[in-house]
Amino acid sequence: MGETAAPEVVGTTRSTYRHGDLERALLQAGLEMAREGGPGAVVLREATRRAGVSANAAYRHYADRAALLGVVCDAAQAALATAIEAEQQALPTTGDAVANAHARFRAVGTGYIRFARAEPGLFRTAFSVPDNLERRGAPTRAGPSGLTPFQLLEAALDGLVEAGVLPAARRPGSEFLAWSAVHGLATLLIDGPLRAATGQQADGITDRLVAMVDQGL
Amino acid sequence: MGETAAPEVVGTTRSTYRHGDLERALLQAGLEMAREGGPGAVVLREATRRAGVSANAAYRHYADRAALLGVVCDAAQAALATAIEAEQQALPTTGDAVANAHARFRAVGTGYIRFARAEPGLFRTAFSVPDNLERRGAPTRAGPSGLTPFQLLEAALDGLVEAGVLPAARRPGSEFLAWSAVHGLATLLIDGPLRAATGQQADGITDRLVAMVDQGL
DNA sequence: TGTACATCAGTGAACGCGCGTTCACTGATGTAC
DNA sequence: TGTACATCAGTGAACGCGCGTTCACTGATGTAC
Repeated sequence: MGETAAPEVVGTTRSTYRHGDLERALLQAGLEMAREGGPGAVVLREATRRAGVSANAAYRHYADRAALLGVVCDAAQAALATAIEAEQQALPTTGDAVANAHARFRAVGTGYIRFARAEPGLFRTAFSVPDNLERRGAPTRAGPSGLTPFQLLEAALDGLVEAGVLPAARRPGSEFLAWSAVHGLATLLIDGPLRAATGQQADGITDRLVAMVDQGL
Repeated sequence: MGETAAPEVVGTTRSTYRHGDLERALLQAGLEMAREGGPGAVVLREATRRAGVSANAAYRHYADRAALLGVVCDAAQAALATAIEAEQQALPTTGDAVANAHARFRAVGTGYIRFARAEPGLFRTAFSVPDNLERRGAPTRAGPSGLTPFQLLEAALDGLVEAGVLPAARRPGSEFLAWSAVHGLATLLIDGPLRAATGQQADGITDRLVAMVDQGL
């Protein structure tokens, strides 16, 4: 009422045109939107709004919407890799090499599904840009250890072979068997009929599924 | 050049306002669009265009876009059920009850994946409307035998128990283990990194996956 | 140390797009008497 | 068998929406001499 129309400068004095690091700010905004609503929610205009910048400023840093979605997708993959690594690091160390190999392998699956449940928007975004495995080793998709989710799976499977648990003859292509099972369950849990499951139920079925793969491979 | 602007009546003399069976025509159009481009391609205006009717005529038969998508989704489920049944009926009959039970179970998986590869748009549409299993027995989702895809899976698992292959204690919840694996592979094959696989490669990995589940359950 | 100039990172306005949906309507059909 | 009237299944025009993207621009920054 008593206020006259004042410019909306609030706190931060906007002394210059320069944003500073708009490229990163847009990626950050895109990541937030993905977290909130999945890949479809990654909207160029909204990203610029969140960065406090005009709608077309994004084009100084990204060719188009697809380009922004691409980097957001990579970042989501990196987050997934981080979750898997965390799951593996929480494992108790045993002297038993065979048990260790099994545990590391299972942790890939449980970490994968834990991430999908904790961050369904990011999870869906991580797989929203189809590629034929070209980016399976892209550094921007890697977690702290430098490995991407796919590489973490490969490493775990190699560990199974080294431990003498998985016959080397069955190793080729086994990535896709394990991946299928775990990815399918993640889908059922976040977008499918298991959406309504409690955390306990989800944990239970996750354990059973991972055991099924571990044994059936 | 020589033509004066004539009404676009071509062949069919439009003698009356009535379409006749617009409800079915819209469902049919929706199904076509789903086949061509998945659930996102099911567009109300386009459906009316294909039915040769004005844009708002759809509202006489469907409350809104979601309502149309719902019936299209059910129809896609029915198509999936049909594919699974076809796979099962192609099975040679053996005297061996155990082998039969295994074969019927595996056929659910291979039929599922065969359908996903043959009709990716319909497949994606079939799972585009999330529900918590409420519609798992809806007659509009059933194939020729009257069973929905989910019911066909249940029946196959029951068969495994009856044949003494699957311990009854492991039967509860096993739907979701099998479903996860098969659904995940379907996803990798149509939208994921296995998109580029040849038919032969896809068949090979499908067989391995189904065997893994059959054994790991 | 100063200056001319290219480049860079923003702005503001506007575009076309196709969509879902609503409005007031109209002519054909079915029904009660 | 005829007639009044309700209902039904369409029409045509318009709405607002939010989006991605392009245009011509401008002021600040960096660089060569």
